[in-house]
Amino acid sequence: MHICMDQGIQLGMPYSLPNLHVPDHYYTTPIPLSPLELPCHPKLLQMQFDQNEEALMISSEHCGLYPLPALYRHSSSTNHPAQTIVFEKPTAGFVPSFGAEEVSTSVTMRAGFEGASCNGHAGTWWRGSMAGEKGKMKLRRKMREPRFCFQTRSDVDVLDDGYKWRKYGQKVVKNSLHPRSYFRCTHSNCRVKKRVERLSTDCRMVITTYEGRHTHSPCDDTSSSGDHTTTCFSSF
DNA sequence: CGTATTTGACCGGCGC
DNA sequence: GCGCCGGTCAAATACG
Repeated sequence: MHICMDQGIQLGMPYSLPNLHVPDHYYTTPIPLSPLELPCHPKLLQMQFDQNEEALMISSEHCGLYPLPALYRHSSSTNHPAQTIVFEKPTAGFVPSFGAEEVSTSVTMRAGFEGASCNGHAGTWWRGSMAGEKGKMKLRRKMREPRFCFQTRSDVDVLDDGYKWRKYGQKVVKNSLHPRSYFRCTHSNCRVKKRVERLSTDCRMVITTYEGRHTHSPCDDTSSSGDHTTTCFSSF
Protein backbone atom coordinates (compact mmCIF):
# COMPACT_ATOMS: atom_id res chain seq x y z
CA MET A 1 0.00 0.00 0.00
CA HIS A 2 1.30 3.33 -0.97
CA ILE A 3 0.38 6.87 -0.62
CA CYS A 4 0.14 9.04 -3.63
CA MET A 5 0.37 12.69 -3.06
CA ASP A 6 -0.93 15.38 -5.29
CA GLN A 7 2.17 17.39 -4.82
CA GLY A 8 5.06 15.04 -5.03
CA ILE A 9 4.85 11.33 -4.47
CA GLN A 10 5.49 9.51 -1.29
CA LEU A 11 5.48 5.78 -1.23
CA GLY A 12 5.31 3.21 1.44
CA MET A 13 3.18 5.09 3.87
CA PRO A 14 0.62 2.94 5.58
CA TYR A 15 -3.00 3.52 5.06
CA SER A 16 -5.45 1.98 7.39
CA LEU A 17 -9.07 1.98 8.28
CA PRO A 18 -10.54 -0.16 10.98
CA ASN A 19 -11.44 -3.49 9.50
CA LEU A 20 -11.15 -2.14 6.05
CA HIS A 21 -8.98 -4.06 3.72
CA VAL A 22 -7.60 -1.95 0.96
CA PRO A 23 -6.08 -3.96 -1.85
CA ASP A 24 -2.43 -3.45 -2.40
CA HIS A 25 -3.00 -2.25 -5.92
CA TYR A 26 -4.86 0.73 -4.62
CA TYR A 27 -3.30 4.02 -3.83
CA THR A 28 -4.70 5.97 -1.02
CA THR A 29 -5.31 9.48 -0.01
CA PRO A 30 -2.50 11.89 0.57
CA ILE A 31 -3.75 12.30 4.06
CA PRO A 32 -4.91 9.26 5.97
CA LEU A 33 -8.59 9.55 6.62
CA SER A 34 -10.32 8.32 9.66
CA PRO A 35 -13.61 6.53 9.12
CA LEU A 36 -15.34 9.67 10.19
CA GLU A 37 -13.81 11.43 7.28
CA LEU A 38 -15.13 9.04 4.72
CA PRO A 39 -18.35 10.03 3.05
CA CYS A 40 -19.68 6.54 3.22
CA HIS A 41 -19.26 3.64 5.48
CA PRO A 42 -16.07 1.61 5.18
CA LYS A 43 -18.36 -1.35 5.05
CA LEU A 44 -19.25 -0.35 1.55
CA LEU A 45 -15.71 -0.67 0.43
CA GLN A 46 -15.34 -3.94 2.19
CA MET A 47 -18.47 -5.20 0.53
CA GLN A 48 -17.32 -4.22 -2.86
CA PHE A 49 -14.01 -5.90 -2.47
CA ASP A 50 -15.49 -8.98 -0.90
CA GLN A 51 -17.98 -9.39 -3.67
CA ASN A 52 -15.26 -9.01 -6.23
CA GLU A 53 -17.06 -6.12 -7.68
CA GLU A 54 -14.81 -3.81 -9.51
CA ALA A 55 -14.59 -0.94 -7.14
CA LEU A 56 -12.51 0.83 -9.67
CA MET A 57 -11.94 4.07 -8.00
CA ILE A 58 -12.60 6.08 -4.97
CA SER A 59 -11.77 9.54 -5.82
CA SER A 60 -12.67 12.87 -4.56
CA GLU A 61 -12.08 16.19 -6.06
CA HIS A 62 -8.85 16.17 -4.18
CA CYS A 63 -7.93 12.87 -2.73
CA GLY A 64 -9.07 9.35 -2.45
CA LEU A 65 -8.25 5.80 -3.40
CA TYR A 66 -7.10 5.22 -6.90
CA PRO A 67 -6.60 1.96 -8.70
CA LEU A 68 -3.33 1.53 -10.45
CA PRO A 69 -4.80 1.46 -13.93
CA ALA A 70 -6.21 4.90 -13.41
CA LEU A 71 -2.89 6.12 -12.25
CA TYR A 72 -1.06 4.52 -15.09
CA ARG A 73 -3.11 6.55 -17.46
CA HIS A 74 -1.45 9.63 -16.13
CA SER A 75 1.95 8.13 -15.90
CA SER A 76 4.78 8.97 -18.17
CA SER A 77 6.83 6.01 -17.05
CA THR A 78 5.88 2.41 -17.29
CA ASN A 79 8.69 1.26 -15.08
CA HIS A 80 7.95 3.40 -12.11
CA PRO A 81 4.56 4.81 -12.74
CA ALA A 82 3.95 5.79 -9.19
CA GLN A 83 6.83 8.17 -9.29
CA THR A 84 5.62 10.01 -12.31
CA ILE A 85 1.97 10.37 -11.66
CA VAL A 86 0.66 13.80 -12.17
CA PHE A 87 -2.39 14.90 -10.33
CA GLU A 88 -4.07 18.16 -10.16
CA LYS A 89 -3.26 20.11 -7.12
CA PRO A 90 -6.06 20.10 -4.61
CA THR A 91 -8.51 22.77 -5.46
CA ALA A 92 -8.76 25.59 -3.05
CA GLY A 93 -10.84 25.15 -0.03
CA PHE A 94 -10.95 21.43 0.42
CA VAL A 95 -9.41 20.70 3.74
CA PRO A 96 -9.12 17.02 4.53
CA SER A 97 -9.03 17.90 8.16
CA PHE A 98 -12.76 18.36 7.76
CA GLY A 99 -12.88 20.89 10.46
CA ALA A 100 -15.13 23.26 8.64
CA GLU A 101 -18.79 22.75 8.23
CA GLU A 102 -18.54 23.88 4.69
CA VAL A 103 -15.64 24.36 2.44
CA SER A 104 -15.31 26.10 -0.84
CA THR A 105 -14.07 24.21 -3.82
CA SER A 106 -13.57 25.15 -7.34
CA VAL A 107 -14.77 23.30 -10.36
CA THR A 108 -12.64 20.41 -11.44
CA MET A 109 -13.16 17.45 -13.69
CA ARG A 110 -10.89 14.71 -12.61
CA ALA A 111 -8.58 13.48 -15.27
CA GLY A 112 -9.62 10.10 -16.52
CA PHE A 113 -12.97 10.48 -14.91
CA GLU A 114 -14.81 12.60 -17.37
CA GLY A 115 -17.61 10.13 -17.73
CA ALA A 116 -18.38 10.30 -14.09
CA SER A 117 -19.89 13.72 -14.39
CA CYS A 118 -18.32 14.84 -11.19
CA ASN A 119 -18.81 18.25 -12.49
CA GLY A 120 -18.80 21.29 -10.41
CA HIS A 121 -21.95 22.89 -11.57
CA ALA A 122 -22.78 25.34 -8.90
CA GLY A 123 -25.66 23.67 -7.26
CA THR A 124 -28.10 24.99 -4.77
CA TRP A 125 -27.98 22.27 -2.21
CA TRP A 126 -28.57 24.66 0.61
CA ARG A 127 -31.78 25.91 -0.77
CA GLY A 128 -33.97 23.44 1.00
CA SER A 129 -32.23 23.43 4.32
CA MET A 130 -31.68 27.13 4.11
CA ALA A 131 -35.31 27.96 3.56
CA GLY A 132 -35.94 31.26 5.17
CA GLU A 133 -32.35 32.24 4.70
CA LYS A 134 -32.64 33.27 1.12
CA GLY A 135 -30.93 36.51 1.95
CA LYS A 136 -27.85 34.55 2.76
CA MET A 137 -27.92 32.46 -0.32
CA LYS A 138 -25.50 34.63 -2.18
CA LEU A 139 -23.05 34.25 0.59
CA ARG A 140 -23.43 30.53 0.35
CA ARG A 141 -22.84 30.48 -3.33
CA LYS A 142 -19.70 28.78 -4.45
CA MET A 143 -19.58 27.10 -1.13
CA ARG A 144 -19.42 23.37 -1.62
CA GLU A 145 -19.13 20.37 0.58
CA PRO A 146 -16.26 17.99 0.02
CA ARG A 147 -17.21 15.44 -2.54
CA PHE A 148 -16.17 11.89 -3.12
CA CYS A 149 -16.87 9.79 -6.16
CA PHE A 150 -17.14 6.04 -6.33
CA GLN A 151 -17.09 4.15 -9.56
CA THR A 152 -18.36 0.65 -9.08
CA ARG A 153 -19.37 -2.11 -11.37
CA SER A 154 -22.66 -3.29 -10.06
CA ASP A 155 -26.09 -4.35 -11.18
CA VAL A 156 -27.77 -2.30 -8.52
CA ASP A 157 -27.79 1.45 -8.71
CA VAL A 158 -27.85 2.22 -5.04
CA LEU A 159 -25.26 0.48 -2.96
CA ASP A 160 -25.85 -0.08 0.70
CA ASP A 161 -23.38 2.19 2.43
CA GLY A 162 -24.92 1.93 5.84
CA TYR A 163 -26.83 5.16 5.65
CA LYS A 164 -30.43 5.73 4.87
CA TRP A 165 -31.17 7.85 1.84
CA ARG A 166 -34.26 9.47 0.49
CA LYS A 167 -34.54 10.13 -3.18
CA TYR A 168 -35.52 13.68 -3.98
CA GLY A 169 -34.97 13.95 -7.67
CA GLN A 170 -33.96 12.36 -10.90
CA LYS A 171 -32.62 14.11 -13.92
CA VAL A 172 -31.53 13.19 -17.37
CA VAL A 173 -28.19 14.81 -17.87
CA LYS A 174 -26.58 15.79 -21.09
CA ASN A 175 -24.23 13.33 -22.77
CA SER A 176 -25.52 10.53 -20.64
CA LEU A 177 -27.91 7.82 -21.61
CA HIS A 178 -28.89 7.18 -18.04
CA PRO A 179 -30.71 9.45 -15.62
CA ARG A 180 -28.97 10.76 -12.55
CA SER A 181 -30.66 10.19 -9.23
CA TYR A 182 -30.36 12.54 -6.30
CA PHE A 183 -30.50 11.35 -2.72
CA ARG A 184 -30.41 13.07 0.63
CA CYS A 185 -29.54 11.50 3.95
CA THR A 186 -32.73 10.98 5.91
CA HIS A 187 -31.06 11.70 9.21
CA SER A 188 -32.20 14.93 10.75
CA ASN A 189 -29.64 17.69 10.70
CA CYS A 190 -27.58 15.74 8.23
CA ARG A 191 -27.30 17.42 4.86
CA VAL A 192 -25.20 14.87 3.10
CA LYS A 193 -26.30 14.18 -0.42
CA LYS A 194 -25.33 11.73 -3.05
CA ARG A 195 -25.83 11.37 -6.75
CA VAL A 196 -26.05 8.07 -8.51
CA GLU A 197 -25.72 7.56 -12.21
CA ARG A 198 -24.49 5.05 -14.67
CA LEU A 199 -21.72 5.61 -17.10
CA SER A 200 -23.03 6.27 -20.57
CA THR A 201 -20.06 4.44 -21.98
CA ASP A 202 -20.56 1.42 -19.77
CA CYS A 203 -23.97 0.98 -18.24
CA ARG A 204 -22.57 -1.57 -15.80
CA MET A 205 -20.56 1.09 -14.08
CA VAL A 206 -22.30 3.00 -11.33
CA ILE A 207 -21.02 6.40 -10.32
CA THR A 208 -21.86 7.44 -6.80
CA THR A 209 -20.94 10.92 -5.71
CA TYR A 210 -21.16 11.86 -2.06
CA GLU A 211 -21.31 15.46 -1.03
CA GLY A 212 -20.79 16.57 2.52
CA ARG A 213 -20.09 14.82 5.74
CA HIS A 214 -22.48 12.84 7.86
CA THR A 215 -23.15 14.25 11.27
CA HIS A 216 -23.96 10.81 12.55
CA SER A 217 -22.87 7.25 12.21
CA PRO A 218 -24.55 4.72 9.94
CA CYS A 219 -26.00 2.89 12.89
CA ASP A 220 -27.33 6.11 14.27
CA ASP A 221 -29.58 6.71 11.37
CA THR A 222 -32.89 7.02 13.09
CA SER A 223 -31.93 9.24 15.95
CA SER A 224 -30.76 12.77 16.03
CA SER A 225 -27.14 13.46 15.48
CA GLY A 226 -24.97 12.22 18.25
CA ASP A 227 -21.40 11.43 18.95
CA HIS A 228 -21.51 7.67 18.80
CA THR A 229 -19.70 7.51 15.56
CA THR A 230 -16.44 6.23 16.84
CA THR A 231 -18.07 3.47 18.77
CA CYS A 232 -20.10 2.37 15.84
CA PHE A 233 -17.19 2.39 13.48
CA SER A 234 -14.95 0.60 15.84
CA SER A 235 -17.49 -2.14 16.04
CA PHE A 236 -16.54 -3.23 12.58
C1' DC B 1 -52.71 6.25 6.45
C1' DG B 2 -47.95 7.37 6.70
C1' DT B 3 -43.88 7.22 4.08
C1' DA B 4 -41.17 6.93 -0.06
C1' DT B 5 -40.77 7.73 -4.94
C1' DT B 6 -41.77 9.94 -9.27
C1' DT B 7 -41.76 13.72 -12.26
C1' DG B 8 -42.72 18.21 -14.21
C1' DA B 9 -41.80 22.88 -12.88
C1' DC B 10 -38.83 26.11 -11.25
C1' DC B 11 -34.47 28.43 -10.10
C1' DG B 12 -29.80 30.00 -10.53
C1' DG B 13 -25.25 29.71 -12.74
C1' DC B 14 -22.80 29.96 -16.77
C1' DG B 15 -21.46 30.50 -21.61
C1' DC B 16 -22.29 32.86 -25.72
C1' DG C 1 -29.94 39.32 -22.41
C1' DC C 2 -30.93 34.76 -23.63
C1' DG C 3 -30.85 29.94 -23.68
C1' DC C 4 -28.95 25.75 -21.82
C1' DC C 5 -28.16 22.86 -18.11
C1' DG C 6 -27.79 20.89 -13.46
C1' DG C 7 -29.94 20.78 -9.09
C1' DT C 8 -33.98 21.12 -6.19
C1' DC C 9 -38.80 21.55 -4.97
C1' DA C 10 -43.21 19.87 -4.26
C1' DA C 11 -47.55 17.89 -5.75
C1' DA C 12 -49.08 13.61 -7.32
C1' DT C 13 -48.65 8.90 -7.06
C1' DA C 14 -47.21 4.38 -5.38
C1' DC C 15 -46.35 1.35 -1.81
C1' DG C 16 -46.36 -1.18 2.60
